[in-house]
This record gives sequence, structure tokens and C-alpha cells, in this order.
Amino acid sequence: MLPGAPAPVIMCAKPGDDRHVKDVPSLNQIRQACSSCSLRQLCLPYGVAETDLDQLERIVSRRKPVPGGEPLFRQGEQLGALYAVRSGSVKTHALSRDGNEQITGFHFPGELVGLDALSADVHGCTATTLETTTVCAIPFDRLDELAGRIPGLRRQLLRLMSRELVEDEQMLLLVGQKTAEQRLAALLLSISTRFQSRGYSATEFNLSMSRDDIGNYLGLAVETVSRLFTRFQSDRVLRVRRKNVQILDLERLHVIAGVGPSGPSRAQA
Amino acid sequence: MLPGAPAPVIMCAKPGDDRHVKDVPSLNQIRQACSSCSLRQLCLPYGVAETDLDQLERIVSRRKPVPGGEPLFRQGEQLGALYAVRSGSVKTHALSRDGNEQITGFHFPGELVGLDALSADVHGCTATTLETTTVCAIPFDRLDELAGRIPGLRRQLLRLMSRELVEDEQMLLLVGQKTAEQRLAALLLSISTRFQSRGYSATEFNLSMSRDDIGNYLGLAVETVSRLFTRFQSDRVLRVRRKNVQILDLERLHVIAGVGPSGPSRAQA
DNA sequence: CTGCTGCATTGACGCAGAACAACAAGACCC
DNA sequence: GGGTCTTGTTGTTCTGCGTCAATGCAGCAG
Repeated sequence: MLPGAPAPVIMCAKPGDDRHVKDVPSLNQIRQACSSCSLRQLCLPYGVAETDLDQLERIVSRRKPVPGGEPLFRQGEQLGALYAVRSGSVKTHALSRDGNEQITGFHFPGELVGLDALSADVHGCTATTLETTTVCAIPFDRLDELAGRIPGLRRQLLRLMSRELVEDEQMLLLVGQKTAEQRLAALLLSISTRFQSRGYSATEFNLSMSRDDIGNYLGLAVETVSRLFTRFQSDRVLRVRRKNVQILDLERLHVIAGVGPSGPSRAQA
Repeated sequence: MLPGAPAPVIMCAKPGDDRHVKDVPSLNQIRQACSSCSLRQLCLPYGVAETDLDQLERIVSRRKPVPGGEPLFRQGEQLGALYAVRSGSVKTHALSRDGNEQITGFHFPGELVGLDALSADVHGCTATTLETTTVCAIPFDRLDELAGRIPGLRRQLLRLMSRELVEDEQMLLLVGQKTAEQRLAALLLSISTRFQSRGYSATEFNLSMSRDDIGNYLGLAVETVSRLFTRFQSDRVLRVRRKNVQILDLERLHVIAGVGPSGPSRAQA
């Protein structure tokens, strides 16, 4: 996932990364210090008063790194905890009754996974790591209780859920009425922006998901995705080598995503 | 979006357009008795203890009926209140920067509208009545404060948001990988189910939204929607006359929506 | 090295559904 | 009554993208 890292090495969790703790209380659950986490402005702690932060820290536990391809939780399981991605990346995907699978999102450090389980206390999707990933687990019942006492935390939880709503709605627009070209451009821009806000390069990164995943997420066939990468490359918008992507012309990518190649007034897919 | 956008400015309220917004408070804002509302199991009161209900009632106000085609709030406006539909129906729709409009949902009695504004304190979509509609307004800051004190209310608010997440994700599946036929069947079934749970007929109803709205929502051209209605009718699955729809073969509609006419293992759009 | 396996790319072809266009049916107004 | 506007239906044409199929290529085991 990191620029230039061909092997899915553990993504540097920058400061606050204390992988070498000796006094391990438990092997796979380590008390987390949100107050010193580099992701705190993106994650749950944002908006929580300094003085309340230790209460949150007390219920959050960091899990040991999970290898790629493993589930954090499965569709249908009882809701136990929400997960905050610390490093690496996660896809969430749901199987419908007729056997179709749909990827509902890709999740990067600082993002919360599992929010759709709050409606029925059962996970509505499976969360699978796309590479070696570390997460923080936040037991929901304790979070809920805490949200009653800490207004900032309650507000932030609602904000994160609402943000996911907005994102899903943008995806609906994308999948409902944009061309394949526009969809892929929009995805790349979304990833680029999210990486940038986490301190990584906006113009070069490794895609942790497969072409299959991308196609499924965007409602396209794998072959179409592949062809688009090729086209973008020959148009000098991207440089693509396997999972590694360099954005050569960010401006043009924006134009493609927003207006499309067929003129500004086309209003359909 | 960036360059050639013909100034798709966020619409602002026309002067004199807010007659039902201000006006005499006593006339258009009536204290609501959630405890006796027939929609309480669907709406915010669900899960709130009998004894706490009066606190909720104190902040909820019922507005006088809004004629069809009028906005409850507009994209870009500051978040003031959430709205619970009491009767009638509402569509929410968002204008993207490049001028595309996407309907993000249809909302029936008991459903909450405006939740996507919690992420940025600004409405991310416009809510427009599809017919004469009455709503309850719930000032968000007071609701938030109340949610801190009443665990059941907090839980229900989260549940409603999460439910909308799940719905959006199902829509993604629908729009991303189902045929036009499957999409329309799924929409009709969704409406049917929702009507039923509100005590109306599951097999005969009037669609309050136009064919245009349906097409936009499902990611289809109007013409396709129209043709599908015709086809369903000649297949004796529906009887359609303008807005009025009778479901003649609910079973078959389920089959169409779930598996599709082209065999059980097709996995495409 | 060789073969195997899983992903990615490329080509050829066909079809679902979009675009274009004309028309029908209400609804509303003068 | 007869215009005009809006909304829905139907016919025809055209195309973006899905499907099928073959090939390329990296990683891994033996």
C-alpha cells in the first residue's frame, strides 16, 4: 500500500508505533494510547476533550497485526466491536441471498469499520484485510455507554457514520450515472486524497486491492478495469505497473472524473 | 464540474419561499405526542422508555402539511433539524458539482430525513416532498443533548443511521450488478414491504414519484423504466395504470428481483 | 530449469440499455 | 372549445461495456 513498497510490508504506523513493547500484557490485545496516535484527527478521538481521552483509551485495544486476506469479522456475526484501521487496509463486502458479492468499501488508516452492524446488532458485511493490517478494537457496548457521557465522542461517532452515508451516496451517483472511465478516475482520486490526508504521497501509491475488487466495487467487469488502466496510461494520465500507480496528470484525472470525455452536458451513464 | 460547468450553483431559497418555515409558530408548529403516534415503532421513539418520552416530545414539533414538490431543506443549508415523515413521502437528491442530479432515497412515514448532514453540519442533499406531506421537525442540537441523557434514544438514533447505511449498500449492489429488470422489481418490493409495515396494502399502491425519479434512482433511463412496466404488465406480474400499481404475482416479482430472468448464476449488470 | 497457480492484460463479439425521436394522454389555462 | 405544457409510452438506432477466450507474467514448489 505504501508508495514503492512492492511487498506488503507492515505499513509504518508512524509515531506511536510501539511494536517493540516488552511488557506485553496480552499477546494480541494491547492498551492503546489514542492521545499520541497520529490518526487521532481522523478517528474517534477527534473532538474529544483531552481530559476525557483516557476513558476512551481504556476501552480501546490494539490487536496484533493481521495478515492479508483474513476477516476481522464476518457477515452475520453478532456485533462485538467496531474496528479502527491503524495501518494497512480493509475491504468490506456483503453477500446477497442470491449469491452475489458486493464490495461496499475500502478502508484506510483512521477509518472505522463495522458501523452498519448498529442497526441489527449483527454485522451486515464481512471485513477482510487487503494486506497486513493492524486495527484497534472498540467494544461497542462500552463505546455506547461512553458516548452517553462524552458529548464530543457522541458527536464524532455520529459524524463518522454520517460521513459514510455521504460516501455511499456519492458511490450511488457514481455507479448509477457515470461511465466506466469516470468511475475509475473517481476511485483513484478518492484514494489519492485519502492517502494525502494521511501524510502519504497523493500521486504515487500501491493499490492493495485486486483488479477484481476494483471492478466489483465500481460495478465493472475486471477486463474493463484493466483496459481503462491501459488507456489512462497511454493517455499519459497514469503510469501503472501491476499494483503500483503513479498519477502523472492529476488535473486531467479530475476532469475525467467530473465531466467525462464526452462533453460537459452529458447526463448519463 | 471544474471548467465547463454551467454554474450549477447550489440553489438558494427563493424569497417568500419559506412561508411554511417561519410564519406563526403556533399555527404550523404543534407540539407532538410521540407516545400516541402510530409510527412510534418505526421512528425515533422506538426503544425509548415510556418515562423519557415526554422529554422527546418536548423538542419535536409537527409542521403543517407541505404541498408536493416543495423542499424541506436544501443541499448546502446549515443543519437545523432532522425531519421525520408523518404522512406522504419525500425524495432526497443531491446535485454533484458537474451538474448531475442523483436521487439518494425515497422516504415514507416513520423514516428520518437529513441524517447525512451530521458529518459536516450542512445538508448534503435536498429533501423534496413528492406529494402533500406532513413531517415532524427535530432540532438536532437538542436531540443530541437528549441522546446523551437517554440511552435508548441514542441507541435508536444510531440504529436508524446504520439502517440507512445498510440500505445504501444494498442499493449499491442493485445498481452495480443487477439488470434493469431486477432493479425495478427490487424497488417495487421495497416499496411494497414498507407500505405493508405501515399498515397499507402490500399489493396495491400509488407511486408518488415520477418515472423520471424512478429511473434516476435506479440508474436507468426513463424509457427503460416505462418499457419495464409495460413488460411486467404483459407478463401478468403487475397491473399498471399511471401511478397506480397492483402487484399480481408477488412470488414472481421476488424471483425476478433475486435471481433474475437469465438464470441463477449470472453475475453481471 | 519446468510446470503449476493465480492475477492481469488484450482481442473479438454480442447485447442490454442509452440516445434520439415521435406520439399519446392528461392537466391546466384562456 | 382549442392551445400548450408536462408526463408517459413506444419504435428505431447505436454504443459502452459485459462475456468469452486466449495469452502474458510473477511467484512458488519441486
